[in-house]
Amino acid sequence: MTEKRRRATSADVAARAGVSRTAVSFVLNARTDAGISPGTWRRIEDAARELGYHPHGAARALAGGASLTIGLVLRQSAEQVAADALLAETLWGIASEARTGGYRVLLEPLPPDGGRYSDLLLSERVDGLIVSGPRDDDEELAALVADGFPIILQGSLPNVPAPSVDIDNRAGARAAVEHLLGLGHRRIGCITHAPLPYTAAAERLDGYRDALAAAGIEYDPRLVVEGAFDAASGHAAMTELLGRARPTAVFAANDVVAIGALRGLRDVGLRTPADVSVVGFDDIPIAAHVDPPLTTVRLPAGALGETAGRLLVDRINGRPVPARTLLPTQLIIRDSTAAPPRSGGR
Amino acid sequence: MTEKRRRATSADVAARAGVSRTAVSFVLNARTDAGISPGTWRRIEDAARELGYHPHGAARALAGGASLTIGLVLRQSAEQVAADALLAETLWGIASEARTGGYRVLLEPLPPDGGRYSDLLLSERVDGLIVSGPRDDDEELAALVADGFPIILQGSLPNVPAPSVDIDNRAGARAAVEHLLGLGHRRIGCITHAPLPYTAAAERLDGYRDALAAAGIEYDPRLVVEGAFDAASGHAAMTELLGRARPTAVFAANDVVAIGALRGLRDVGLRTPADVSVVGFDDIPIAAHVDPPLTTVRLPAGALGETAGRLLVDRINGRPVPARTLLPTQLIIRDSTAAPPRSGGR
DNA sequence: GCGCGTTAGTAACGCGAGTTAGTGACGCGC
DNA sequence: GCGCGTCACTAACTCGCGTTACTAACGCGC
Repeated sequence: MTEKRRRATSADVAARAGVSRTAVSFVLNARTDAGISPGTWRRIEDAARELGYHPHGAARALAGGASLTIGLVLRQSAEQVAADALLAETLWGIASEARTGGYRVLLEPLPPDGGRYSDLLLSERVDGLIVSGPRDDDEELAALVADGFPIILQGSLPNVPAPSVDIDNRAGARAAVEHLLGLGHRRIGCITHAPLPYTAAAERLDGYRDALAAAGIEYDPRLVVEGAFDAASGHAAMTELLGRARPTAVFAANDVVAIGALRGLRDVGLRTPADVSVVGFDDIPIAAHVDPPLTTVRLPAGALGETAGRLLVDRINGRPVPARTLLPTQLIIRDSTAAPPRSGGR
Repeated sequence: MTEKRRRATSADVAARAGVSRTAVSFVLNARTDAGISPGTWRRIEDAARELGYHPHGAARALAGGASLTIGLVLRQSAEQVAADALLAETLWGIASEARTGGYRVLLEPLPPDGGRYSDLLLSERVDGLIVSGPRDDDEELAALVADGFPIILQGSLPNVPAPSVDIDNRAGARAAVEHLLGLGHRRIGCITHAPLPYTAAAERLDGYRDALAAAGIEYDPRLVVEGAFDAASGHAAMTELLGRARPTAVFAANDVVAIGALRGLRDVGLRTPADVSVVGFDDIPIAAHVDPPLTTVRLPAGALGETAGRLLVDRINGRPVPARTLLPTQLIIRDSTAAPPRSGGR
């Protein structure tokens, strides 16, 4: 029989406290400069509490000109999302940081070939956007950035003049390969975790090349195979790689692909790390628990999200934001890497 | 030099088309019943396009009384989120289904001990809520449901009269254990994937007990150990289990925990499945690629999200919604299960 | 040529807040 | 006892759109 009573509005609060709506607005927005006496202040606060008053978000957004919401655009296919073991953590980081800044997060999944997202921004439903996994050919994005909308890119996109956050893929990959070199490996394969138009994949490959170059080893394209996000592709890539050449170690550009690669090695009876060492990238939660525990490069997923969130909030509020923020990675050495087998020596 | 021009409003569109704002509103909301002549209709559409008009979301929500947004409350700690390999997929399902219903998704991460979420709803920023991982002791949730807010529970909560969606944990677990029984196992351990206050954990344990009971095997509490979401807990639980008793097979209530358990077996030199069989639950993407490929129960994560999204949209729009929707699981047999070792026979 | 129904619109109000300009009361100086 | 400056508020406007009246023009029957 609880008749669904109307929500309390600021007018109700005003009536109950015996003041004007204006006074209520001042108090609830903590406008201490607006000369409200302590007594009245308290009366209003009490009235609001007693009525269980919650300001109406849309009304506030309309009058105040800010939605206090940020959008997160996931420029990825459903498959990519499913294969991304760290996405949830990053997302959590964004949301929690947004929250401490007073913002909420609106999700906008958008398959690469899918629709447009500008209406999210243009309809003022969000005050800014974090775009995850941007692609170079995204004209809409470029237009929005050119128009001066607050946008933070998560990933890299050299041609778009928007602040971006990313982890240092290149340095991480380089560290991984240097670890292998340090163990004495010379024939090191590389399995990318995605097609090269994905900048992260290209960057990790660059890191691999950097390390080889620094060690004076010539780059051999036969040792590089392209993966595609999931373990199956890693499996296939490793099989392909073994058919082409016989590396003593492999750098797989993410852990999921690395796990597929491990399987490819088992398939043909090769042991890890005794016969072939494997390094991954990402340090997903189970990387430490597969067989063998995976040496990998830790990607600070939570921090990545937090940073993106913080930067966007700063940008929205007109604070200066660095053009590019690179988060460091960390090499985690476990049991999937060892010195190359003796039999392989000269 | 692009002076940031003001957004076009419906008044601008009206002026350009030489009609009233009302007419614009009718056309853009496709109110065919409101007698707008085809010619005028087109003029308005053209004007809107030429001005790049996007209706202001907040104004719309305020005037129309609906935010066209749904909230997703993640009642989980950051650690749980990080360990949940399927969360992103579920989320994608929710978002895409919401989208086809015309809704967007607002994220509200809320650690179990954390703050309140009613202001999300009470501030009318969302028209409904999907609550993932609800806990029994959540009074606020109960109050909201009692007030008649559109809420869909993802998970189970017998005492709260809100429609819920979940996968059939009990039947899935039962199928997993029956598979082991069918292979000839009699001493079957169980590692839960979470403390039992989590209903999903309790349900999977119930399924385990169901299967044993149906086979006439007495329940032995020494064979049951509690895990806690991640692989490390599975590892510890398996070690504990091996210290207490010596099962020939183990049902681990999710894949991540199962992978930890596999490691626990390797630690003491036991082979899977030759010495001990292991079944998991969830069928996370890499389950097929670990060593050995994991026999598990597939959880339709995407469909779970889609269903939750669809039900909520239905509920918001006043369509009838079933009180409880259970999604079926599917046993996926791979290589981590086999008949018990001969030596273990009588 | 009057009444009536239809067509094609429009004027005006309301949603619930934030905000600017202004008002009355009071104290104080002289 | 008049001017002037706080102090403590409030009236009224604004944000952009949805929507409910209402109206003006037109056709048509008789």
